Amino acid sequence: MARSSQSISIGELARRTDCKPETVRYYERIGILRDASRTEGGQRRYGEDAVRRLTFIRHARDFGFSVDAVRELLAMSDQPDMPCQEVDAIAKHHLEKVESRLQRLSVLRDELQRMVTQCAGGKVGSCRIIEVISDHQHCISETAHGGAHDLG
Amino acid sequence: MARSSQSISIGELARRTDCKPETVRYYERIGILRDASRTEGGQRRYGEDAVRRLTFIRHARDFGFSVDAVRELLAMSDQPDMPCQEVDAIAKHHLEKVESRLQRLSVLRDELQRMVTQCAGGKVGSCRIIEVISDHQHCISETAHGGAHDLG
DNA sequence: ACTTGAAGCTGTAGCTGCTACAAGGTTTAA
DNA sequence: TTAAACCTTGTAGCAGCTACAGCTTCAAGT
Repeated sequence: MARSSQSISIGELARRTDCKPETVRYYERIGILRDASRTEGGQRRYGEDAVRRLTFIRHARDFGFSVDAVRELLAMSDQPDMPCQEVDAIAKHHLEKVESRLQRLSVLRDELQRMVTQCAGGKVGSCRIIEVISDHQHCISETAHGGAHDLG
Repeated sequence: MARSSQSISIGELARRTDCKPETVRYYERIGILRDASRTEGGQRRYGEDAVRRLTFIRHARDFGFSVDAVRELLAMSDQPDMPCQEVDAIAKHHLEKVESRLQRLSVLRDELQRMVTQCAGGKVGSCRIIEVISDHQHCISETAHGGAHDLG
């Protein structure tokens, strides 16, 4: 060990982990990346451990884990001797969420598909899409008062 | 017509359309609901047309259309003589988004499922879930630099 | 040593689509 | 008349970044 560690700039770290410097600083700010050491001029310098940690974070985010879940996963992965029940619980919980979202989305897709196929291509006044939106009975919602579907 | 219109308070409008007064004011502020008439004391009063318009908005949001898409749909539904190609285009575009999201989500579910089944329930240090997150190759992403999956 | 240009710094504001206050004013029913 | 229930505006907050502005530092070339 001790092979000139702490030599990676924030930009290079970002490049290696496929994110942006702003994101790295953001992760530091919210406390899931530890404060980096600094050059005399005040710039951040990282070592390989930071690359590993940030890689883990990005992967977990790719899997759709929330930042809070990531925080917990990180805390646990820092304690290799603990039993991994909690890790398991977080993953299972997340899986359930993904599954329920998947279900709702597929219902949605079917409705949209029907909507689109029924549109005969006439005028707006007789457009099936507009009609369906006007008339449809609320039946997709997540929970009783669940929000919308954040599908951009 | 003209049966004492403009007699509905914001709270009642919200109740009838399954949303909250704050949301109604928000929609007014961003310009997808027209400014309401006011009582002498300055409170908003609505008519049945507002109920219809807001119902349309809520339904469209339920279908996952973005507020911008809703804005366009509303503008079009206000012009019944126009051809409905654009309506169709918006709906199709949305459908495509839903479909691609659905695909990515199902890939994600499979990975999570594998992850969870492989966890033998030992210690964190040998937990498959942690390992998979650490090692997995980035392959789920939406677009080249797409964001995360907003799955809570 | 000096210059240049890229990259870094902090701090703040913006994105989406609401939601939740605070601090007051209005309406309505008893 | 009075109290509860409603309404008003304005502002700040949520997630998870992203994008500035206005400045400083670093690394490489000459």
